[in-house]
Amino acid sequence: MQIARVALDVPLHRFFDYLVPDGELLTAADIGLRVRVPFGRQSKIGIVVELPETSDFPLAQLKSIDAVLRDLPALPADWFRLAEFCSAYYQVPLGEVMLSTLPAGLRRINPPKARQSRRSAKLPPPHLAPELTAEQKAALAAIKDGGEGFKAYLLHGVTGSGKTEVYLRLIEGALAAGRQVLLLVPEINLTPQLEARVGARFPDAGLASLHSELSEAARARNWRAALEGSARIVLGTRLSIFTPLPDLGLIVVDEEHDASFKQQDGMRYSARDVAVFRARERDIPIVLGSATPSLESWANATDSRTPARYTLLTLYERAVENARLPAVRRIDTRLEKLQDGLSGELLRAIEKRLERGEQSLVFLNRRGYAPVLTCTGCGWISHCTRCAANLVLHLADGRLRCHHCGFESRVPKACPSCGNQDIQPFGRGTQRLEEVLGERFPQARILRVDRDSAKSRKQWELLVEKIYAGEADILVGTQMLAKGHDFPKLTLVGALGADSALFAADWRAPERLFAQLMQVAGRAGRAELPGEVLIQTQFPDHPLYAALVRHDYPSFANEQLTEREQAGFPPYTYQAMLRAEAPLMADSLAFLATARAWLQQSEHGDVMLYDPVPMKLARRANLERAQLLIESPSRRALQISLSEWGVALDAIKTPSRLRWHLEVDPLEF
DNA sequence: AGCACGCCGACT
DNA sequence: GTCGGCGTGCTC
Repeated sequence: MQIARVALDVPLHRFFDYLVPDGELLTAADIGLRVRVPFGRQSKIGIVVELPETSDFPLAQLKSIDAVLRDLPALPADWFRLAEFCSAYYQVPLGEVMLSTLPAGLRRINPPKARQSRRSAKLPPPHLAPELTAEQKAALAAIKDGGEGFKAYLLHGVTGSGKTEVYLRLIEGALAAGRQVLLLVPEINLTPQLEARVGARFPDAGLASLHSELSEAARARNWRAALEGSARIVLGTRLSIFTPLPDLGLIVVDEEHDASFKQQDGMRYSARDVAVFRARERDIPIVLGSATPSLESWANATDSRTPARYTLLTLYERAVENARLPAVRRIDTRLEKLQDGLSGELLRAIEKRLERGEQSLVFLNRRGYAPVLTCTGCGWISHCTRCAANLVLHLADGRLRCHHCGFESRVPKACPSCGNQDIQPFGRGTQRLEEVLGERFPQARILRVDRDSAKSRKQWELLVEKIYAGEADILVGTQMLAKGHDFPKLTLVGALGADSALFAADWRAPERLFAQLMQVAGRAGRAELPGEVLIQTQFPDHPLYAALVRHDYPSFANEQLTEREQAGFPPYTYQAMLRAEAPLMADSLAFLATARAWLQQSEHGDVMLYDPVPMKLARRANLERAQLLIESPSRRALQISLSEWGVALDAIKTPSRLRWHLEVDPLEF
């Protein structure tokens, strides 16, 4: 009887052996096929990972495979190595990695039947390749000279400098060489635009997109097209890094600094980092593009203190004719009394745009009407009963809402604590800003764009269309508006409330702020009209703003890197975070203490263990959360420790309501 | 993770 | 007298 070793989606660091049924004979070429197997009292989909001669498990107790599924080609060997790498690096059982990266429709017993594939009927108009700038030519030449083997490039290009055109030329080259291309983008909001552009340029490449908005069936279909080779280009969000691509010849990661490449639950991987591993493993080039690269990538490309892993390519000119970078100015808010949070200068600038029939954008990264409601009598503040957070006032629908657990209630008419009728919103969110601007500019058409006004994709698209058609004069928006879309009539951006990130406890906050402001500044004046960006700040001399005014990412980045090195932060050290949550903080902390003690006595050199501490948001949805940071100057030393720790943690006895996870290379603290 | 089995508390 | 709480153990 033949034995098949099967990976299953269970949180166990082992495989399960099964008998191959009569009439089936599996060969080495069948490793990577899916199978349906009995497992306990359930039936599961697994993947054949090995055909061993014998089993460690009593032969008589082996169950038999129910069905060998041959509807898909076997998953290729390099896909296995990718899964193995992630399993080892992120401390996730291999079976879980393999099954969880499969489209849901292919790992479930009863996938919903695919409705007939609705081919997009409209063929996009052919897209002509524009002339290249000297910088674009130079970047392309450098990548071509680098050859077809592994090499990582960091393409640093300001907004509008034509990074996408560079990607398209590279894709063209790879397709001509008979290879497949994987193009990763951060969020689905941007995929339709890029999809249209790539599809128009390469109408015969069978472009397959992969993102969470697709139906299960569509996702499975596109994934299969990639595996079978009929899709030559795959365009997708982070999960698509795991698409099997037998002829893969090029990977492009657009907006590589973007935090949405990091998965925040389950296996907490960074699609950008996995992409670099995959390129190295496949021995192919990879291009990481951004106007504001992550400091990790910037260090890899430019830092003389660490080995040069990436080749830096720069695009500093705007490719669009006549377009100039917007003038960025700081408004010192200490010098005047603000009117509802708005400076006179910003108000005058908006006024001017209204007169000229141009659009303004006021950027405030805080949705809702006000971040908290307070009682003037007794000092009561609207507090979430389930979280260590305030309830945000949403006046638009008359509710108090917790942004962390989703709890909501009606806005009280009087103070729930003392009955006082005078309860007041404190602080400002986008809704209030919208109201204030409406009073100030009654003739203006104001459009608010945040997660509340653009809940669904349809609402979002409607808003974008309105803006594009010039049906709005003033936009009020959160970071949703910072990305992607170009609005030709938008010539003014005002940024409010940016300062809070300058001195935040999270030392990555300045990096994120710089990227965000740079991105939102890029919205101003992309066409013939010159743009202006006004940043309201109490710290106009802060080096971050000074660099922003000069559009000088390199000096900002270099300064940050120097600070990080002095403080011993990444990328000059490597980190992992163990987090626990339980109804009682004491249980969370006790678990972390046990975990810490285990690692400490195991005598791993070169690994630094911090103390378990409550998280910044210490309670969320009635669970009390704590974390334990571990750190090492050596990636290798950290990995060795983690691999032993990962197994040991499973053996720690925990209260039943306690949950924990380990995150490698955490981004948030 | 599921899903069973198994032993103690308040209810039709 | 049962329904159901979650502790514990197992899955080839």
